[in-house]
Amino acid sequence: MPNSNSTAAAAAEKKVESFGYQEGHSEKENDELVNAKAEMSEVREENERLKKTLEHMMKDYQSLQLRFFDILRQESHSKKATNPSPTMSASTSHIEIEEPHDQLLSLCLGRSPRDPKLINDESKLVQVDHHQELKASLTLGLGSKLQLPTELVLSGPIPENSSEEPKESEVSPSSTKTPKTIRNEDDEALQQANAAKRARVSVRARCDTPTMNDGCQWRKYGQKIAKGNPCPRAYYRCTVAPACPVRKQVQRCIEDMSILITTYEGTHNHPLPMTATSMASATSAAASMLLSGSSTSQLPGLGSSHGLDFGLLDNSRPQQLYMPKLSSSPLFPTVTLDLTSSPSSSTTQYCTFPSSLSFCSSESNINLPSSWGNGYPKFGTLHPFDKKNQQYFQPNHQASSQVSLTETLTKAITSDPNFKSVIAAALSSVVGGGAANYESQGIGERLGQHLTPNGKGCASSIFNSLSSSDSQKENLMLLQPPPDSKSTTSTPAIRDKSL
DNA sequence: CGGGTTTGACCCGCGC
DNA sequence: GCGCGGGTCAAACCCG
Repeated sequence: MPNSNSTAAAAAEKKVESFGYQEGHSEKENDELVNAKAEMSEVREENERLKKTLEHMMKDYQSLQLRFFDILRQESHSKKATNPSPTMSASTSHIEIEEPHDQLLSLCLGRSPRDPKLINDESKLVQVDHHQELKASLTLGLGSKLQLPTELVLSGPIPENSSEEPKESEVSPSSTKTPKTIRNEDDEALQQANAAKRARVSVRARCDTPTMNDGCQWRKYGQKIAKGNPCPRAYYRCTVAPACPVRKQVQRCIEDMSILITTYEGTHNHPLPMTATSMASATSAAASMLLSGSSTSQLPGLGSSHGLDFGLLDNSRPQQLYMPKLSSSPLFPTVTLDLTSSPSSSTTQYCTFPSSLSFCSSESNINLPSSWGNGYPKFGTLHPFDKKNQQYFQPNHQASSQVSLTETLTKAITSDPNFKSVIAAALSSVVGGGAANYESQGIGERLGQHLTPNGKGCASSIFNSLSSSDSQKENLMLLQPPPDSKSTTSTPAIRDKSL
């Protein structure tokens, strides 16, 4: 940092100067002195530049913080103004199949929980104390060392068999193969660490294609009908690198078949295509938010105490969507990035965990942009819920929604310095680790390749849009906009059986 | 023929 | 111990 830099520079200069006053120094020494002084001045200039940059960043941060508070004030005012409207009954019929022990944290993007019933006593309380809450969360996100998931922090040139890489700990049951007799407290710690590593990020998004195109290349290795959801859950493995431990599960939401729930687990151990870094960063950031909470012993009840509750969603609302049981163990926290919004609000207003991260925007009617999907004409024939789905597959509907979704998400995130900061922290932790991390994590990869040959998918463009948004550039400058976000896929025939 | 998908079998953890 | 359910494996199959 500049200060230490300057002191070091001053000390060095002093040393040089005192050296210069020695008697009988040769001309050679004189040259060295001159060179050293020149270097000193360069260092000082650099130091000044860094100071200015730092000041600039601080100013930006403060202005963003102020802006954020303003928006929150407006939010709470508008909620007070639009108070009780008695229309929530539609959603009361929703099945609630919830894993109360699962660490499920909802990041609700692009949704507007306007419905007053969304605000229960708890969240009202939170709202009343909004500023302190938010200050706390900001402190968590920026001031303190955000505890990033080990998959981010421990990146480095991940050897395939490295202990922190999920290759072993993540999916394979090797940890369970460990003889129980040698389990001790260390193992407990290990388990907790594994839990952190196994944090999952679930992305809910409207998507009419079998999978979201997140920029990565996936190979399907299994499919199962999970209990409670007639839609098969598909299992995918990342095939960008042969030993990549990342997996994802894809399943349609039973409540709204147009919603695709994609759950990511693990960390890529290879450079990612540009289109994938956006999604990966967003999900990593979300995971880091969750884990930053869990790491502070909040696991059993990620309440607002960990500073992530924005109080914009009802947390105890009885009507909740079915959330697939993605992990049988409560040790594996799941963050849900909800990129859906609902024309029929009942399907999207959910929050399955006492703590919700809600980045709601005022624009509520958002669907996936058409670029997320490539059209999936056969989808309507796949499920008995066809009629329900058809409304989402109107081309016009999709096309018209693209802009609003992008805008909404951009707004939602840019108006939330905490989210930005977490993403920034996640990125900096990855990139700041040096070239090795860069290599292993693939952040900053400038490929712009579109490695989804099967093209089934719909989605990275939204994250690309986010990353290319002006206001995001400061913190997301590593997420360069894709060369052509519309060319991410080329959809081949989609098989009838897929999802 | 190579790579991806399908699908039944298998393994493992968990709850009873 | 047993059954259930989630996750994975791998042989068979499909497709370009």
